Amino acid sequence: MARSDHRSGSQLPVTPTTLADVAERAGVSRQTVSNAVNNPDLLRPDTLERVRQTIAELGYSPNRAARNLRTRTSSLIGLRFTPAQEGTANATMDRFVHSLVEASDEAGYHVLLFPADDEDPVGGYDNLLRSTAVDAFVVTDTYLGNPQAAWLSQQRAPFVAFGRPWDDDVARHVWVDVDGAAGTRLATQHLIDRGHTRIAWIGWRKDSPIGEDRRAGWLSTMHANGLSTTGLASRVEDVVHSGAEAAAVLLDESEPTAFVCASDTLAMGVLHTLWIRQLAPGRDIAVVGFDDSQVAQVFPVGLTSVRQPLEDVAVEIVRTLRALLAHQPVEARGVLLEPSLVIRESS
Amino acid sequence: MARSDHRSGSQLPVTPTTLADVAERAGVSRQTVSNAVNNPDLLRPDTLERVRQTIAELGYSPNRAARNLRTRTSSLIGLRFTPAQEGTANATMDRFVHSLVEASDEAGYHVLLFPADDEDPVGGYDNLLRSTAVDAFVVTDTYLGNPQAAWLSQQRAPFVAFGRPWDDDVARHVWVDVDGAAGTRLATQHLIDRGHTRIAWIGWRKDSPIGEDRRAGWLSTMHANGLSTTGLASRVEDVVHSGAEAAAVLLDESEPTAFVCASDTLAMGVLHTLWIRQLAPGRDIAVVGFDDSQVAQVFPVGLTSVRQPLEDVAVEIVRTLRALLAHQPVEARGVLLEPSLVIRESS
DNA sequence: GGCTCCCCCTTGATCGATCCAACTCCCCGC
DNA sequence: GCGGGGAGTTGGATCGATCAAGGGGGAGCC
Repeated sequence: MARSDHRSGSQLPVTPTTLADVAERAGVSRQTVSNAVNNPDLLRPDTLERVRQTIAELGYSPNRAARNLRTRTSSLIGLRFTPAQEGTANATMDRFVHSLVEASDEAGYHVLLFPADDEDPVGGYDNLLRSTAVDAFVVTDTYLGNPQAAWLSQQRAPFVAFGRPWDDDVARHVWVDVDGAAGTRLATQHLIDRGHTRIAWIGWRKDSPIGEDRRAGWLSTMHANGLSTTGLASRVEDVVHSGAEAAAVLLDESEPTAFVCASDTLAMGVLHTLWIRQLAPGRDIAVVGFDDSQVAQVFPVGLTSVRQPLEDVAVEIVRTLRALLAHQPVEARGVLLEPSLVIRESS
Repeated sequence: MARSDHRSGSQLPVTPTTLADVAERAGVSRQTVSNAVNNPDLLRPDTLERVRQTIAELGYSPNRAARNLRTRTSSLIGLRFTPAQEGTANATMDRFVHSLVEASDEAGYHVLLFPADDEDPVGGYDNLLRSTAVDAFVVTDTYLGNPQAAWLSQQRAPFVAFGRPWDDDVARHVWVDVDGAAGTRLATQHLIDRGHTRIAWIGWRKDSPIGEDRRAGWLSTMHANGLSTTGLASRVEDVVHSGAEAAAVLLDESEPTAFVCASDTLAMGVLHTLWIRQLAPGRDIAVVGFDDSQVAQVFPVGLTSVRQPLEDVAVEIVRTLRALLAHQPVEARGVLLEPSLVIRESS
């Protein structure tokens, strides 16, 4: 095969092959080569074949910078990369980024990472935007009061958010999100189906809309099944220690037989308390976490957990992004995807 | 401040500001504006000030594509992004990528992610290279027989590897790595200092040079302290289940009081076995893992673990990359960094 | 034969930056 | 008064692709 020929055999030429080189060698004009790459339909089959052969022989690949300059696009999607927080079990970013890279690649895009600047929340965005370094952004942290989405909207910069605009009803941007309430609904119903009636909730503090959303799933499912929730809920910080404390208090005061948690981190706390009290997770007390983190997966007693469909989220985001960039009307302003429940030994 | 003026106030102009716009408005030539940005020393102070003012007023930022085309650089570093393997506790990539993004940013580079193509291990590299989309690569998985490093070397493509070239003595490329043996040496010595003498090793199969390196640290430290290692080592696959089995066998046959593991995943297996046997980690039996994963951090009984200095690795890689791209002689062909030991309740 | 039409391909201009060589001041020395 | 020189500035050429018109030649028709 010609393609692998030049690749395995020789090293890269000092000056990369250009479109003009291919044109000369194939005995056609530059534009024809360009068309062979971008609009093959315009060429006669035999010409197309000849040009393609030459392209393969020379190992030609269009110069990105030149193309970008002319077409005013970069085929790059900007993503502000924030690492997983140490000491928590949340590894959503890692999985999401990978899914995004895959989905983008299939659409002909690459992902450009830039760091968060604590002092200037829109600094990174601003630079990339004004230097036309990226075509669009994916914004991941749309927590309450986050200025990025509003700022980007105002700049008329194309972007899609992973996460609903909780605070702002007038927010006019496009988003994709996972239905957290549906996730906890799955979890709660699963526990009810297993015969539990006293199912406790351990979630985040009230100022987290994501946390309240997840809590609502638990609450509504309990009520829909005619079960009481009195004294069965607590809201704490998202650290293992707090989860453990909350579990201890709930066990003492309300005697639940199962726990639904807003995160795997909190679920770990519950498991800790069970351990100390010599209670077996899954047999004595059921526990369900949220995010299907590595911790849930490798924990000696596998932790049942709600798993976000991050692959689908990425695909949906890229799909929306393409429509946005093609100036096609975006049908839905927001897309909500359903999570699933990964059942393991802890429930 | 002028800069924030245009940013908060108005939206992005339909056509971005160009260098020519700035030149006209400031009453100087294009070259002078270019110099103001790239070689401020060449300008007279008053001219420089005037141009800078105009740049700020118009919110000008050089067009990336045009600059890339002319200078034949992209200020991008390519990184093949492979996600953390599901079912293991390894989250090295996440932390490393973040560190790399930070370090690159400080050097004026951005990180471009591209996916792994299973069928063509060098496919992604080849495309980016020939389309001059990136200036250099960071290669992360230099496991035995990985063709990427060799291929990139042959193409004379600038790259730095995170990981030593284990197999190939003639490999002439530049690398940065973490001294795994030093890590397990730390772990083993720590256990010896705590009074343990029968310290077992659970590592990977023999075909992993990284695993053998880590094993060597344990072995040499044991011998250096006059301790026997007979019957105290086992090599298994890197999954929780295998770690648990190995621990069970070792406990039955050799009665160790401590375990050093090649990964947090295996350490989880050990903890599992301890749990089943009602043995308390840290009090009855000590356990040390490797990688300081989230699992080690949030596990109810905090897992003592060897932590790789990924921030330093990233800084070192970027430093080397810059030298490489500036065609400066690279002093050392390889740099080996020391890990540290994070001590928790399990030891 | 001459004309139009259409398909296929070619030519020149362009994107916005930097490189290069030249050019203008202005000061200095002889 | 004139040549030399350096700092500061200028205009034109260039990177390599795509855009927008501009041919050329064969088929089809009168």
